[in-house]
Amino acid sequence: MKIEILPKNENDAIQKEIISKIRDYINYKNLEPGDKLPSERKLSENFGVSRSSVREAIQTLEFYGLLKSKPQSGTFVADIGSVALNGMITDILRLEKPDFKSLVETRILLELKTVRLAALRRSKEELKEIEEALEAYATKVMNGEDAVQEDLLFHLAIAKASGNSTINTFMLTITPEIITNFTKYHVCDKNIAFIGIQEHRDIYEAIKKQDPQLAKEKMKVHFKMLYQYCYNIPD
Amino acid sequence: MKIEILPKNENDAIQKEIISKIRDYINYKNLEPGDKLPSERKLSENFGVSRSSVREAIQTLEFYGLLKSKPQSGTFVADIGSVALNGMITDILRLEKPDFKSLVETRILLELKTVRLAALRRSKEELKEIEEALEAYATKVMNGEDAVQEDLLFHLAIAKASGNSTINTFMLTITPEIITNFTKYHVCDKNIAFIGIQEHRDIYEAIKKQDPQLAKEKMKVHFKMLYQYCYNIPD
DNA sequence: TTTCTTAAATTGGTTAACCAGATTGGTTTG
DNA sequence: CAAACCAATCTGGTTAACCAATTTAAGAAA
Repeated sequence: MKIEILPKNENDAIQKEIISKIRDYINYKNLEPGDKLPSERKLSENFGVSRSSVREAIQTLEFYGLLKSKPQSGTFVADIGSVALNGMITDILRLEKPDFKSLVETRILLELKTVRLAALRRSKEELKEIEEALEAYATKVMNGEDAVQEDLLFHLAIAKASGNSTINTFMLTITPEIITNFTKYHVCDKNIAFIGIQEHRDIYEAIKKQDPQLAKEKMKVHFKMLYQYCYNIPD
Repeated sequence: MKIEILPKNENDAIQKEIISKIRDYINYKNLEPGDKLPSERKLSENFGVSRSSVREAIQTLEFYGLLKSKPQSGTFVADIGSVALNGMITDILRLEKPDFKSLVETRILLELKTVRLAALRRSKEELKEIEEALEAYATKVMNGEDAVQEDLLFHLAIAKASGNSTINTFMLTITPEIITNFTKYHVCDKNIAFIGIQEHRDIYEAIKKQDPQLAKEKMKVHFKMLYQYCYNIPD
């Protein structure tokens, strides 16, 4: 059993280097919003790396909204000044994989908001989807099966009903990591899951009644266990 | 002047189709966590698309933590059950570009949290960085220059000091879009910016004093204008 | 000189060939 | 019979060649 050095790290290191070089270039040439970067070919030649590596780096910066590449035209600096561009690229370079505690902390924050918004904004269809997710969860638990997935899908259904696409996206990005860690640390053991059914049901009823305050309260109750777990897990 | 149909949309459509086919395949073959997908070559052949398109789709699913590809080995289903996998892919396929309102709504939510956390957890170095960002902002405003970027960098510095890497990442992803829209809708006009200096300073002092409640209050004051703007912008 | 035309050069995107490492199954060896 | 070995094969990643749309600028026409 060898200790696994993630190969991705090396890749990431290369990409970060390229990103930093792109930043340096933008600074050196004093490029402003809307200005064009050199072609991918020239950049790859300039940096001494493959063109596909340059492409990946550009795609990453495009994801963060800092660059915008147009087919058959070029790659352009976004409508963001050089100050913000520099600051953000620096931040991006320093980004590291989120730890579990921050994930849970963020999830709680987001969900206390989504459940309120869902109570206010949910459509009939969305309410129905939440109910279906609830039933799927309850059924699984009653059969004594593991229901971590159904649990999280219930929460995702609420996020979708919140009508806030940004939060919904964020919830989607953190959920897989949450599920993995929950399974690993056995956060949702079966005895707890039984209590979870009623708690879920309470949340659902509050959303159905369109009572945001009650919904938030019920969600807080539901997260009570999570709080404890979150702060007992080793770093 | 032709109406621009974003080329990315078409690309996205293709990618979404591939993602949906991957989901169907996983369902059809009943793949479970840890199982291996067919090679990229076979998938591309199977789906009748180019291999690079398949790769992009896989990378997207990897970003959401649903797949994991290992070099010289294969692409594997993450440690997530098929139920969650299906639900999440369905959600991902439905994702659309976040609207400005949801961005602002989310930003306010996140920042009211980060400012409290920053007051609790900030190190001396982080406090210093916040101060520097504050001064850069004040200087720009006093010179009568536009300071949207410095404004947001101040807020990002707080996010960094919150010690929550997940929220920090989220703040980074929404900031460029925020800046673009602020510039477009002239949210931060210069007369407002002058008031902003004092508000920023108040927030900074609260963080310095390590008073989370006060910090949150000051941030709320700072967001008061934003609230109004947020709900006056047309859809 | 100005404007329109057009063809060559440049662009990001796509496809195909290639590479090094991991996997696998049959063979050998103890 | 089981473990160790090795080569053929398969893998994701990389590189290079190709494509179509776009841009550019030179040249023709006014």
